[in-house]
Amino acid sequence: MLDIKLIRQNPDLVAEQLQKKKFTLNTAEFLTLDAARKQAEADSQSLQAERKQASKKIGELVKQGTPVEEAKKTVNETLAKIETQLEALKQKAQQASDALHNLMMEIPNIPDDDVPAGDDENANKEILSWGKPKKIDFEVRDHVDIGTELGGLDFDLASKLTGSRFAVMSGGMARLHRALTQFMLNTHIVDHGYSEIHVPFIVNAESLRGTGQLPKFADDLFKLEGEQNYYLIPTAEVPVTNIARDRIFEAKEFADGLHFVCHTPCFRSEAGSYGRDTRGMIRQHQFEKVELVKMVRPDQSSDELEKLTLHAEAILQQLELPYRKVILCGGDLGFSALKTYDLEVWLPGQQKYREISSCSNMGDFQARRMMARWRNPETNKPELLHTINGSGLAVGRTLVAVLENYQTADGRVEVPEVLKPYMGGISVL
RNA sequence: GGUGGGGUGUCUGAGUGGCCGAAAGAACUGGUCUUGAAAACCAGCGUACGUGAGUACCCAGGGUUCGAAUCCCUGCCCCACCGCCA
Repeated sequence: MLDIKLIRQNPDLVAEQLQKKKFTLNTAEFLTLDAARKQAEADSQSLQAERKQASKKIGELVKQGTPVEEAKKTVNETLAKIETQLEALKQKAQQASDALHNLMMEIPNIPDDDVPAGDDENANKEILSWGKPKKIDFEVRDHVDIGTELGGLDFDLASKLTGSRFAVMSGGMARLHRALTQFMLNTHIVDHGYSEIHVPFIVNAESLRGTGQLPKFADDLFKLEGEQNYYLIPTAEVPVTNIARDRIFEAKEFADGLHFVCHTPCFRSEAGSYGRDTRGMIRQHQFEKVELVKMVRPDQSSDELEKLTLHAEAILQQLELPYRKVILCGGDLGFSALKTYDLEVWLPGQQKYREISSCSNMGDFQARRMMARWRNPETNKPELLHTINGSGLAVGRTLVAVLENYQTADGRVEVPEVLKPYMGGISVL
């Protein structure tokens, strides 16, 4: 959520900045709504003030021994007015305030100054290219062919068990998948200093509102049946970031911010992506991810995003997977993000770089929705903190990258050096 | 699932219809004292909206009342015990 004062004071500037994100802010609607809210609240409040005074007067008289009914008579006029008007005024004020809040909840974050202009992913700007795609002097297979021929990757079976966009892994393949997870977790915990955390994979609507998935993107989520408004998490970002919801961290515990690494499955409905990536495990309803989440002081978030992105890159580098780092343009930037770096890994099977990590600084956007604060020692006041998150990395897609980049002429797959300690002596699948 | 007890400010915790935005303590901030620190003492110390007067907020939502942190209803959560189950 944006700071309402900011819109109030500079509606045109905010609208212009949001345009970079392809979002059109109806400033006239906003200002009208805000003015209506203010008027309605003022009316309702002055009447409430009258009521309070009248009640006080009754209280005093009663204490002096006047019978209640008689005391009420002295403020008859006020009581009558309250009776006829207050309820309606209160409702009007509530409706106006709700309408404004709903509007605020659907306004995306303002992009950072660094963010390049552009409509879609084609305008994203490459800022780094690491490693070179290996020359493969035999017929290149994609991960589906590799995994199916080798065994261990079965999409037909998954389709029987559930439906499309799922996979069954078995044997060495399943182990390689697990090895990747363990390697990522250990690297972030030991080398990068993150705290490991394990969280629920099911969250309530409030958590999803906090991070920005609701109310606008309900279609992307799997909602559970039942009386509770429960959802499967689309990313660990949701439960982990919401740790800070409705909290005020003391300056001491917050000096270096909070850094979490969390491994979870992620569930996405992929509504609206019917034709895309139907082959293989690039786009699944269920996938695993090792997520990095930071809650930091506002003055540190910019640096911390850089560091977090480097931590994600370190995984690709240690796996010796060629990748490029791009900064997303305004039109491709997510709803809650101020600035996002995508890491795209080279996939020989597609002869393309594909997204494997997305690292974003949300600024105070999520914190304002969550009321996540820290006590600034300089002001001694609770102030909004900043949230940052990034994949380090998407495990399923990393498996795809390993299979395709480490394939051999005879249809097998070499185990990357750094994963060998996790593979119990297996060096080739 | 059953029974009982609870949810109050950053934290602990008092408050059972008007004197309560709310005692007290802790923490925090400033000051006095001290070579410095600790201790002690003094003062300050919630949030949102509103130019302001003011209004709202004591888990959430309803209700009773002229008036609700306080009474009633519903829900959620926590604690204890019992039952059931991994």
